[in-house]
Amino acid sequence: MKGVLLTQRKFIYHYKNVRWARGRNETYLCFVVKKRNSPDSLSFDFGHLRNRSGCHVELLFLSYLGVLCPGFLGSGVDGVRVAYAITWFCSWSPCSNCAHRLSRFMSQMPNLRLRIFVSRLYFCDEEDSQEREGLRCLQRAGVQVTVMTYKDFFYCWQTFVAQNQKAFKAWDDLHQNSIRLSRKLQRILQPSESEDLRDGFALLGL
DNA sequence: ATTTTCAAT
Repeated sequence: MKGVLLTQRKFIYHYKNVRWARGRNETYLCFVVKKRNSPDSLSFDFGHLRNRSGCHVELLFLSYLGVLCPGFLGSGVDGVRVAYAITWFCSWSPCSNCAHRLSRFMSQMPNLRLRIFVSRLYFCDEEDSQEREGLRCLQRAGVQVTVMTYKDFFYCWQTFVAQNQKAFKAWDDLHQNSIRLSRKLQRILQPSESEDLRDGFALLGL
């Protein structure tokens, strides 16, 4: 799983942020794990994972965390807790169950920072979908969730794909789709105007 | 206009 680069074809197919992602019945997760042992010592690890049948890729990643982050669960050398920063790029945003599991996990791990970039939003069309609530739960747990933009696809191409010096070429509508999905995610994560008003009234004691 | 989704055949 580690050190193996994605093929160009697979990356493009699975990370394409098209509106109707027919046939993407798999999810890929490209990760970078940054480990800070001390203020002036840093190490990296990176790679990608794909979901297995019956196990979503996020939970698969959690199960590998002990391998990727030695000493993660315990304390580091000298009893000082090592700080980790994980960034991952997922072709789909997490399902409700994974989001809640991740949130709970993160709330127990103060030495871990997680940033999630997603290409497409998974089952977020319904206003009251569980997936939307799951994303808000992640946000409350301090996880940064962001829709991938051109620079993120570019970075992934450079980092996780066997690109053989071939430059990343954006597909049609990459930018427009990214903007549309970013706005959608913002609407999901931002408290609604009426909630703002309610909070405002509550503050004023009204 | 409508289309999909960490499958199930």
